[in-house]
Amino acid sequence: MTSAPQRRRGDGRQRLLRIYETLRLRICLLDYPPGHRLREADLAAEFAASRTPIRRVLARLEDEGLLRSVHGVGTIVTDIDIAALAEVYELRVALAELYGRLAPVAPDGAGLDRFRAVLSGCDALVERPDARAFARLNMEFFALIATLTANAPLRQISERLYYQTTRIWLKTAARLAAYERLLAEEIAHFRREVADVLAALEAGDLANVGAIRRAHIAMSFARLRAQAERAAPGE
Amino acid sequence: MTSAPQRRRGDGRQRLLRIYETLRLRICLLDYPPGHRLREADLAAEFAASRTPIRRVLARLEDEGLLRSVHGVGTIVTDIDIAALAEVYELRVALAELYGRLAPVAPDGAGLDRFRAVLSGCDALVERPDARAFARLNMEFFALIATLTANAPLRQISERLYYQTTRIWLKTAARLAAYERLLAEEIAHFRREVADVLAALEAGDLANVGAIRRAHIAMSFARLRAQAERAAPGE
DNA sequence: TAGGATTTGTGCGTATGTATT
DNA sequence: TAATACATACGCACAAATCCT
Repeated sequence: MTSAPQRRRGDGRQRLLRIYETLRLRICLLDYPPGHRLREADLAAEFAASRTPIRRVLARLEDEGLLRSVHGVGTIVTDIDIAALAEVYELRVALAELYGRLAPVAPDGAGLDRFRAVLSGCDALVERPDARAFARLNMEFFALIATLTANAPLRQISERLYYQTTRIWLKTAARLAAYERLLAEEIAHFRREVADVLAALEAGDLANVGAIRRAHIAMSFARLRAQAERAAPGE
Repeated sequence: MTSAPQRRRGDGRQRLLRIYETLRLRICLLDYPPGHRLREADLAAEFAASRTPIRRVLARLEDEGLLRSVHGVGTIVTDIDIAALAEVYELRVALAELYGRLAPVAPDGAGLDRFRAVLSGCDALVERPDARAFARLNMEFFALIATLTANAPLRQISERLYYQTTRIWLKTAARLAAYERLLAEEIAHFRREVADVLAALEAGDLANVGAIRRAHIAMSFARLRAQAERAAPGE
């Protein structure tokens, strides 16, 4: 060992991860809405790289179902519809319950504080509703939930399914007249979920977290389906 | 529309899938054992392609945990150990039960015949045990099981987890003195599983298939752990 | 219908990192 | 310790496919 490995900006592998997470966030916040066409050259320019590492990231996003590359056309953000997502939601509901059963990990003091911080964030959102901020806080909450199991494959798969579904609320709500009211309602529901989970964690009842989450995910999808009905009644 | 799209050999996308499945099979049959180093150039030559599409396939296998690319070294088949796979098995056990509950699909006559063909294959294996043939038949059975649910994400994820675990039996059994006996026993267990599943299907009791599979996967892992103990007692 | 513009897929040379002698 | 061998990561040029005029 002669000297420190001279870590330049981005370990190469970590740079890819950063780009991956950036693009995923943009897709899930609808900065890139369904149908949006990405161009490899543009992304390469933006991230100061060549097309090769960009293509590596796009390939992963394609394998995960968020993008679809078409030869000669472009790389297109996948569309999402309630019917296809119903399957994903069913699976998410079932997996949610496993968090309390498979290698549960009780959060320490700092962990609990992070849950409390999300709850505070909810309160702020109730005061001043904002769809993007809501979506971000939801992701943060999900990341915290993931810390509650030591089962790595469960975390990985739950994450994948979560990111496949999380765009749908923003998409369906956006085209409804009652958008403002729906957003406020959804934030209230979310706050309730966070509060319920936090209460279970403070009581040390990890098994209950799974049941709580299961119920909330199922109800969330039911509301979504009702909204989709109103948005496109005859479909 | 002027003329038929003139489908050449391999639609491009399908060629990638073929290479992917070929390499995955080799990894799972231990033709490429854990630690084996693949070289992009070799694979490119074998499949009459350049390194680029090969890299696309290797990237996917890396994302799925079967390979690990190390800059300057090579692309290495991941090692597998009981401890890490315990998590995957726990999840597989839980997912198995979902097959009877999430969008179950009753097989038609031809579907049942394919299950019966697997059972016949088991009988042949009992007569003349062969580890590779057993592994292949096991994969075939898994593919049939996957047809029993219409929930695409469930199929996809189950498949992924299956291929992450299926190598382990061949690997642990191979270094045991009682290899021949263990193989015969494992084939007998497998035959029992296929017979049980077939009986449930013939009775039209799809919900039971999940329970049967769940029990067999759990027992299979228990046997595996016992074998691993014998193979490396002090670990 | 044909042709040009544009975009992804492919092929390959070079840079960078690792292991070994 | 330095140098050599060799493999992946990267970047670029070209081929193939699609869309639009």
